[in-house]
Amino acid sequence: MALHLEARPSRLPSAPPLAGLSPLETEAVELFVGLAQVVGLPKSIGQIYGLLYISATPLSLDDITRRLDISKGSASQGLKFLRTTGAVRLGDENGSRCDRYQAETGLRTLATGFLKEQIEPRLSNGSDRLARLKRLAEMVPAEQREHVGQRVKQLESWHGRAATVLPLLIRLLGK
Amino acid sequence: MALHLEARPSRLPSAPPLAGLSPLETEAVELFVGLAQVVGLPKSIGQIYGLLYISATPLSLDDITRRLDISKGSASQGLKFLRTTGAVRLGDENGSRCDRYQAETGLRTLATGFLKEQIEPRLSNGSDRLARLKRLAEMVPAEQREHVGQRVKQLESWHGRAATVLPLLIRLLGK
DNA sequence: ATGACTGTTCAAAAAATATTGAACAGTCGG
DNA sequence: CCGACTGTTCAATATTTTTTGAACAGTCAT
Repeated sequence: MALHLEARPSRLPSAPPLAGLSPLETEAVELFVGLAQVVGLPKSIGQIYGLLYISATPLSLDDITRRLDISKGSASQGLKFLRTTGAVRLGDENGSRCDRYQAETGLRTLATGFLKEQIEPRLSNGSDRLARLKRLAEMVPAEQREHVGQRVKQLESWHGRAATVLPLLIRLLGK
Repeated sequence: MALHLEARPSRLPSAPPLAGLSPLETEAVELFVGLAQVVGLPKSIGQIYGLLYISATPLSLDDITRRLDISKGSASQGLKFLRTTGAVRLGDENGSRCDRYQAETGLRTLATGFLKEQIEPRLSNGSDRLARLKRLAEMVPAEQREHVGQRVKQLESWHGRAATVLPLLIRLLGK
């Protein structure tokens, strides 16, 4: 993710061309590019989702590459991610021969998919580390025994807190 | 942030040297490097915080560069970030002539600092975009009027939801 | 004032990540 | 079966982000 260790005048991404889009669409796409950056996803994914979100009709991969002016590869990968994450699905009224996508707009759906795919795996990885840390903490010189024990206990409490708060958070995001 | 669009065998960061550290410290550092990655911060920041977190005594910038084997520049910038974010503070028992740091360990403190510094600015940026989007939505061809209006309304509801949930979340992280 | 030490800054280098584009596999209609 | 079309994959490339290291500023003891 972009981290602003830098000076104050935090540079804006300096709006790219975004050729085939109406002003409304451009604005929507930029909005979602910003959101994507907040949660650490690539720009192209924000663009794709933003375009689908504002579009009144389902769009094909080809529509997307043309309007957004990105490569077929990017669009394909981006859609794949959005699909497996549940943020996008095949259009309802799908008549034509090629796949058309539309945005899934339930906040809970989006959040759940994102947490499941992006956060959960890393956290469970963290669990392993925590377990190993705990073992190591037991064989520490007496001098540090107390301090280290305290820290490990705290980490465990964090872990527990996270485990209860995350589901609750999803509930809060409501239907 | 690292995004795994890629194949299944999601490569692990392949543990670096981490010379001057005890096994316990190494484990703690790696744990926090992982956490840092989850929230999209550079590795060096995770390393620094992890080392301070597990250390029984406050450490100087020089201690940090030597033990972690990172450059003075990285350490200085990382500490700066951790300071302004409230994750680290000057040691209590500060006798010597150089600054020594220790980790701030309140979960709420950490979360608040992070949200304030990293998330809030981006979200307020998003507010501007949303306002502009709303204006554009009013001048849309009749055909799309309904759809676009619905989407804009939904975005506003998301925004409201976020505004209520974030503070609540901080409360949940407790004391 | 000088030299040793601590810490910051920032341009350049390195590393990590995202995007492209071309090769490929699959499908459909004729 | 062929050729046109849709979509995926992945190595090469481009871009972004992080890290380094050297120059610099400040402090302090002598």
